[in-house]
Amino acid sequence: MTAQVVLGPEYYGSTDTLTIAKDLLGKVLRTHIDGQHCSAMITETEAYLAPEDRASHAYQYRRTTRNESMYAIGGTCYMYICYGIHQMFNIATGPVEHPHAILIRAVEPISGIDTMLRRRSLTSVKKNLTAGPGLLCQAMGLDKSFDGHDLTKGKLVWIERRETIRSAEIVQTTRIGIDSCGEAVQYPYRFYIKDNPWVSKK
DNA sequence: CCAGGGATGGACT
DNA sequence: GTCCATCCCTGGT
Repeated sequence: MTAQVVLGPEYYGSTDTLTIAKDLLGKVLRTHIDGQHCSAMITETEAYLAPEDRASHAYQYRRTTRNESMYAIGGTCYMYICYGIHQMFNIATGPVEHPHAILIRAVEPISGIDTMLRRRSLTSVKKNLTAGPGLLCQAMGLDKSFDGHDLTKGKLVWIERRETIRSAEIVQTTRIGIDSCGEAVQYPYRFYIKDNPWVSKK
C-alpha cells in the first residue's frame, strides 16, 4: 500500500495558504486532456490572500460570476483570462467561502513534451514552453473550461506528491504584475525554486 | 449594450 | 533590459 499520491481535500483544505504555496514547489502537475498525458514539476507559485489582499480578485470579498471559484472548497480550480488571451491557472485553498487562491506561475516539463510543443507551436524545448502562467496553461492544455474543476479526484487535471523542496532551496519574494495594488505590491507571497531555470522572472 | 480592465508575453535593442 | 500589442469577457449600465 503506497501513500496517497494525488493531493486531496485535506491538503488544499488548510487556511495556511502561504505554506501550501511554498509546499507545492516540486509537486507534479498532471493533465489528461484531449487524450494527451502531460506532466510537469511546479517551480513557481504566488498566493492571493483575500479579503485583505488588494491584489486578489476577491479583495474585500469582491464576488462576481467570474471569481466564484475562489469561494469554492480548497482544491477547486479557478481559471480566468488575462489580457484577453492568456489563461491563468489557480487553485482555491481553505474551506468554502474562504477566498484564498494560489496561482501556478511556472512549471518544468517532465513528460508529454511533444504535445506541449505542438500546443505552443514550438519545435524545440526552451524556457518559453512553460515558464510563465499563460505559457504553462497553453502547453498543458488548460483553459477556462476547467474553471471549477475538482483537482482532488485525479481526473483530467490534478497534482501529485513528489519530492519536498528544502526551504534552503526556495526563494520567497514579491509578486509580479500587481503594480497598482498599493502596499500589497510588497507582500512576499511569491515562491520559486532557487537556481531552477524554469521560473518566469528572477 | 459596450467601455475598459487585465496576477502577460514576446519582440526588439 | 525596455516597450507595447493584444482582445476577450466582465460587470455596471
